[in-house]
Amino acid sequence: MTQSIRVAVSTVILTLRRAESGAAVLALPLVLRTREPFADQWALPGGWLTAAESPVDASARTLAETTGLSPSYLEQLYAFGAVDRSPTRVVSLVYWALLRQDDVDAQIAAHRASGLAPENVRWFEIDALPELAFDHAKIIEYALWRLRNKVGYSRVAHGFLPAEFTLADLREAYEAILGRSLDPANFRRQVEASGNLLPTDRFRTGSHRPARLYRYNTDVALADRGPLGPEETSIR
Amino acid sequence: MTQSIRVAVSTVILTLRRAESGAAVLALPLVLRTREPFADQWALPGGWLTAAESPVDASARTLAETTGLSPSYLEQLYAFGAVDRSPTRVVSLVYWALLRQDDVDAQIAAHRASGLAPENVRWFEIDALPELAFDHAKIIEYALWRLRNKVGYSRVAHGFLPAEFTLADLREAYEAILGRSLDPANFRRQVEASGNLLPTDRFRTGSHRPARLYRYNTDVALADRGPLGPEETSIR
DNA sequence: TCAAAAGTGTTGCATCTACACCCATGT
DNA sequence: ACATGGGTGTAGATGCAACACTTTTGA
Repeated sequence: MTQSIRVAVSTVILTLRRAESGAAVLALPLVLRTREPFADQWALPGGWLTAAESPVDASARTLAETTGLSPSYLEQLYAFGAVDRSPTRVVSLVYWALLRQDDVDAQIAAHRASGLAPENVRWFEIDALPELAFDHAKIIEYALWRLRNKVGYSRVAHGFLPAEFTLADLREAYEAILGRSLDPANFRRQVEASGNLLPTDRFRTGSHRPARLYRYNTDVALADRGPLGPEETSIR
Repeated sequence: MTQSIRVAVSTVILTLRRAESGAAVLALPLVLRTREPFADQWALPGGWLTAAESPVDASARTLAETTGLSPSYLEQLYAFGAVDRSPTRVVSLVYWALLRQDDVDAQIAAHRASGLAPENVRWFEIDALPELAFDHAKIIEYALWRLRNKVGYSRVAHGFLPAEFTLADLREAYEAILGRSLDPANFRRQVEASGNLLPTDRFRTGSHRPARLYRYNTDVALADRGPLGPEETSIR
C-alpha cells in the first residue's frame, strides 16, 4: 500500500551570538533552496526520513551536515501535516536543537579560515529573518515560544553555554531568550537554590571583580521530558 | 520516490467515569486488533493517514468512528517514529482528546439499549489497562503525564465536564487527574481568581445545601497553544 | 580613588496551605 | 435537630521582586 505521503525531518537550530551592539541575540542557520518548490528561498535544514533511520537521528544528522556540530539539546517540536502546507503531501517531523555558543564560533571561524564554508547555509539573527519557504516562519515562531516557555521551568538555557560559565553568562542567555532584563541579585538566588549548578573554585578575571565559574550538576536533568525515554531526545 | 514509510494516526481518548467505589476515575477506549501484528491485543484507536486528510482531522474521524462522539479537546501528543517500534516502518502521529463525561455516558447507554455497541471497542479504567500492542502503553503513560502537567496551568479539566457544573464537580475532575485530594476552600479561591469561570444564577439541588452552577468563560482559551493556529487543535 | 561588576541583606507584597468556622438544605 | 457538603475567614509559611548595600578588582 502506498499512501503517497512523504515524511520529512526538519530542525530549528538555535544558538546565541554576540550582535554588533554587544548584546547576545538568538541566531539560527537556514539553507537556500536550489529546487522547486520555493527555489531560491531560505528554509530550515532538513531532508527526507530514510527507512533505516529514526527521526531524532535524522535530525541530528542534518544538523551535523549543516553546521558540522552536534547539539547540546535536541527535542521534537511538532509534527506538521496539513494537506496544503506543500504542493505535494508532506508530513514534516520538526525538531529543535540548541548549540553551544563557543562551538558555533569555533566552527564559523574554521570555515572562514579554510574557505570551505557551506555555500548555501547562512546564519540569521532572530530579529532579521528573510522570507521563508513553506510554513517555516510559523515553525520558527513556535520553536521560540517553546524555548521561552521551557526556560522558565528547566535548565535548557545551559544548552547555549560552554562547560564552565559565570552567573552573568547564564543570566545573559536567559535575557536573550526572554527578551527582558533580569535582576542579577534575584537571578543568582533562584539559580543557586535550584541545585542545578555546582560552583568551581575557579574565577573569570579580566574586568573588575572576578566572577566565580560554575558547571552543570549533571545529576539534574536538562529538561523534564516525562516518560519519554532518552531515545526520543538527545542531550550532551 | 517511495520511502516505504507509512504514516498512521492514533488517539488517546480520555474521559472521567464513575467507578464502583463512587470515585471519579480516568478511562479510555481501546480497540481489539483483528490482524497481525499484535492480533487479539488491545490498541489505541487509529488508522492510516489518507492523502486528502489532515492529521488532526484523521484523529477526530477515528475518534468518532470509535466512540460516536466529538471531542471537547484535541491536541497533538507526539510523533513516534523509532525504527523498531513496529515490524514494518510506521510513523505514528498521536493525538490526545478529552470527552465529556455526560456525552460518554449517554452514548454508552444508547449502545446498550440498541444492542449496537461496537463489538471490538471496550472502555478501560486507567488503573486496569490490559496488555497493549506496539508501544501504546508508553504512549498512554506519556498522555497522562501531559494531562497532569497541563491541568496545572490551563483549563483542560473543563474538557471532561458538561456546560454547567459545580465547583465540586470541577474539583473532583482535578482530583481524578492528579490522583490526590484538594482542599475545597483553597480550590474555590484559586479557580475563582483565575477568571476562567462565570457564575450562573442557578443551583444544583438534591443533597444538602445547593451548590452554585458555573460555566466556562469562553473569552479565556482552554489551553495556551502558543502560535499554533486553531487548525492544529480542536476545541469545542 | 573611582567605576563597574560581583555578591549579600532586607523589606514588602502576593500566593499557597492548613484549618477553624459559619451557612443552607434534605432527611 | 442534625448531618453534610457549600462557602468564608484567617494566620503562618513560602516565594518573588525591588533595591540598598558591601566587596573586589582593573584602570
